[in-house]
Amino acid sequence: MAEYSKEEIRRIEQKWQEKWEKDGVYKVETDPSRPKYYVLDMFPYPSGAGLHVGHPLGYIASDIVARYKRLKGFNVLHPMGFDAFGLPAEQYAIQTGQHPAITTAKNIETYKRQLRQIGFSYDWSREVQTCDPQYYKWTQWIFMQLFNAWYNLSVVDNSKNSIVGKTEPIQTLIDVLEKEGNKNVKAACNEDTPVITAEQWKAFNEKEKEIFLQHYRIAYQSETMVNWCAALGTVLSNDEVKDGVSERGGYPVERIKMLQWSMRISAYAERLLNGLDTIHWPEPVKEMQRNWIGKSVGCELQFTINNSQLTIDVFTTRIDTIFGVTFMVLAPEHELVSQITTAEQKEEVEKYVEVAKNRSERERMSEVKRISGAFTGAYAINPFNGAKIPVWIADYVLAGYGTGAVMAVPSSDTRDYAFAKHFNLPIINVLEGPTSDITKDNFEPKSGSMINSDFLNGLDWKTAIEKALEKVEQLGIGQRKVNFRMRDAIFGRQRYWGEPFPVYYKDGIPKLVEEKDLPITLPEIDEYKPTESGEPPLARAKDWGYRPHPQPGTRNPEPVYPFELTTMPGWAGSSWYWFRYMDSKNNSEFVGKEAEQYWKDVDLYMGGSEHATGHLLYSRFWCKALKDLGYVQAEEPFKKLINQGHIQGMSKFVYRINGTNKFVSSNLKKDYDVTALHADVNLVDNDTLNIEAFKKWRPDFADAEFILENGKYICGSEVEKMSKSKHNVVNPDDIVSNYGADTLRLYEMFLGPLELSKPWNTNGIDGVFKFLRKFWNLFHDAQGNIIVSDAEPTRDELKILHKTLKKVEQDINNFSFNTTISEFMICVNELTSLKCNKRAVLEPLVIALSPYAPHTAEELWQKLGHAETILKASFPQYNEEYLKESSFEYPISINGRVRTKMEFALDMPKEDIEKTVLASEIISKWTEGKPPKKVIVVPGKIVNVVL
RNA sequence: GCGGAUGUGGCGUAAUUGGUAGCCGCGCCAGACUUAGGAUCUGGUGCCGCGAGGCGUGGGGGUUCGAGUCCCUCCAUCCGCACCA
Repeated sequence: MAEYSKEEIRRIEQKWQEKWEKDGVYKVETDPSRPKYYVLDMFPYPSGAGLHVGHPLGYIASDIVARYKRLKGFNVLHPMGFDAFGLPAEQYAIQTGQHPAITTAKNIETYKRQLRQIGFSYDWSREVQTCDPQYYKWTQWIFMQLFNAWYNLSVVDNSKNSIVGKTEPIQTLIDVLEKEGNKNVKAACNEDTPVITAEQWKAFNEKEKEIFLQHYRIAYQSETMVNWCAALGTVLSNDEVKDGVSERGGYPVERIKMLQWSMRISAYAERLLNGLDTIHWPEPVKEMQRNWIGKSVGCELQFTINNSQLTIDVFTTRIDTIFGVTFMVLAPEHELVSQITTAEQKEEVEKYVEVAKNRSERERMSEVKRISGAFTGAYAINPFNGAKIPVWIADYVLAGYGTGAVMAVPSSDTRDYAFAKHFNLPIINVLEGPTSDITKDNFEPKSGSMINSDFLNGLDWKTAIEKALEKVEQLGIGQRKVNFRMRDAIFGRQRYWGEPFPVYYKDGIPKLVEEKDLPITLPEIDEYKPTESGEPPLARAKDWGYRPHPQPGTRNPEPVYPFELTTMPGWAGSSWYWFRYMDSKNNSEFVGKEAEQYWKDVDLYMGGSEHATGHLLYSRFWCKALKDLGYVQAEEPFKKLINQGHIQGMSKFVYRINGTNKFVSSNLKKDYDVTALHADVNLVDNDTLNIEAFKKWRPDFADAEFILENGKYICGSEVEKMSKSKHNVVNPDDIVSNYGADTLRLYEMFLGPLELSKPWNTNGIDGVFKFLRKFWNLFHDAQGNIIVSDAEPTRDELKILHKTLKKVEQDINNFSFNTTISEFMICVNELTSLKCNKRAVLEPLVIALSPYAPHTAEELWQKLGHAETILKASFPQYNEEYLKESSFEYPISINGRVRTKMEFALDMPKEDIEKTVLASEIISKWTEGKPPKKVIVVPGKIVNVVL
């Protein structure tokens, strides 16, 4: 007996999972004789809650592609691993004292067990975990390369004929400094980099040299603004701060400057932008990255302060509106503020700066409508017309963007306009046209022609910008400038559970450890909290320091120096992991040359869109840096990206009558005063509460009473995030034990388009389960014996087969998995009604279905008499020959409304079709004998009679 | 405020280039079988109407012989964001 029963499914799935693992069928090696295909899922963070039903959505889709590509003859790399450093484990460690490595390892075990039983084709022998010293050894190594690198902008990309620059070893910069100083160096560097001569360079001591080089290094230290929470002794991210206090605990948060490691991602801005045009990513993700990079082309120019030597630099994209400048605004943090403020305004300005300083950017953003500012008392001179304009400070101008100062043109910028209105400042119109009036709803800032603008009058904005730019350069008061809004990325955390830096301090100078000393492993500490004095947790480590190897020729051992105490941020380990999978066991390189040459980049990357500007940008950055330094060949790491949607939870509610332990069914609740409580979704079937299970669920419900409708208790529902606290988590384990992994896989794909977000609802799962059983039954008689015939298939059967194969192949190439399942269902329905059990039809179908339902397919494959795994089969090629039709049933419509259908040969001339249609009884009923105005015949599509 | 997306039966959804709206599945209705079950099988199922027929893809308008699909406009929901000069 072999019914497709719960027991049989469990037996089949376990049997094959064990066999696949034993035989190592998913192990993959470089094989230059075959084309490669690299399918990657985004690195999961192993949370303590385990997998819920939403997680596998993307994994199933990518696994289907991986299996399909194998059947198409590709050598497929499909690995899995864990992004295992992270705050939740650290938070848990702080609370319980349990080492984060232990909880992390436990969580990973849970994840792996859950993943295994869904039947993914991962090559687990390549698994990586970012918290494994054998892995983070190479994260540290890459950091060292980036520390030892700078970005040379004088390297021209010949293929694009543009300056994009290149990452180079820092030594090439040092060589230039030795020879001629930095006067000719074109590099991505800090704004405040001084110009020095070779002599000055040579005269620098070791510390001065290092400080100077930090202006250029890709990994460098800088003072950055952070949210410092003294009570917690740590730095908080923007979303850990709410209303100026810490979200956890509600302690005050201050914005202070702190010396931190940063990554000079801004050097790559242009390449990160251009590269987007070369990769197949969802347009919204590309757009988000473009916005994040935020390239704007404009002009930087100087305004002098009246009666002073001081000048203020401003950046503007609308130099054409220069004659409309009526005031100037500096960021409250701007360094000139204290110098230009007059005595009368001092008090007001200082008060304003004090308030503005501690307002986070997020706060400033959420209060767009609140206009605030203060007058400094100083005036600047418009270099174009000598006009004296007041200088204000306001927090709508950000210190971190451009120069931290704007020339305000209230007639063409809505924020400047609002500011001018609020403080009664003058407004000069410089553009005239139907949509050029800022006070009107249809205001379009780039419209109309220039007025009140001297030599620019009459021009459109574009021409005026060009003309004004020429003037600026001619006057020598500024230059064209491309500005990026992307800032360098902070690379560090004041935390324990992350990669230690391979950095120690000698006389306050950061120095790299030697490569042979890697990895620098995390030391054991007594508690995972910051120290009393506010130092990071690593300061608690005892006897933790670095003793450099003695220089050749010296005898005395070096003393022990202190290590860097911060750790790397969450994105360090995930910014290069796809390379490690190519060669995860390599002890001498982060990826071996041969493996890297073969696998090169990721062909399909599957993951959520929440990583659009974080992980996906950093990964592209590191990939480019590693390429420039000659370690890898890919300019872009991920050729094709797909964002799977999010599965939300469907929360279920029961309604307790206040002050009682009585629950009223959803549709009757309006007559009572009730409180809605979350009921566990696993106690609810199709909105009907399982009352007995509910009573057992929690002791306080044990003697609950119920007011029913039609004998049932109906729950209310609401879409919410899937989370433990809302009791709406559906665990894939439960689905697997009820229906099997194959049904779960099929159902997740059947739910709808992969990219769409939707609430999980198990209700429809019977449909795909029945489909699998019907498919199974095609191979079996009523007693469960396999019966497959070797008879020749009929033309109808072949048509069904090839129609299905064609659709399956088309859909998978469009990543449209839901429609594939529908097509399989149609196919099985048709074959069932034909009672087809012919090998020639069923065998190709088993192969085609195997990426979706691998266990069932493998079992049937074996029953069909194959000794070798179905993974080694070839995907059956459909034959167009069987799909040809000789006739078509035309819908016949009158004025676009279908009235009847008529069958005609596909090669029948239009005129004949028209004649036959008009002669037909049904149509003449509508035409009432009158000749139609027009008859449209589209061969193979439709006939439309226009009356 | 800016940017992105989405709106189709009771529900999840489907619909090459504009060419039969609602495939497939759930649910529901009716029937068959039966060791009475939340099993299986068969048929039906967008809405209104007895019917002929009419109405229908968030609302309104447009282009077209023909619009879910193209254009304009409005509305709703969801997601992202760093007031970017």
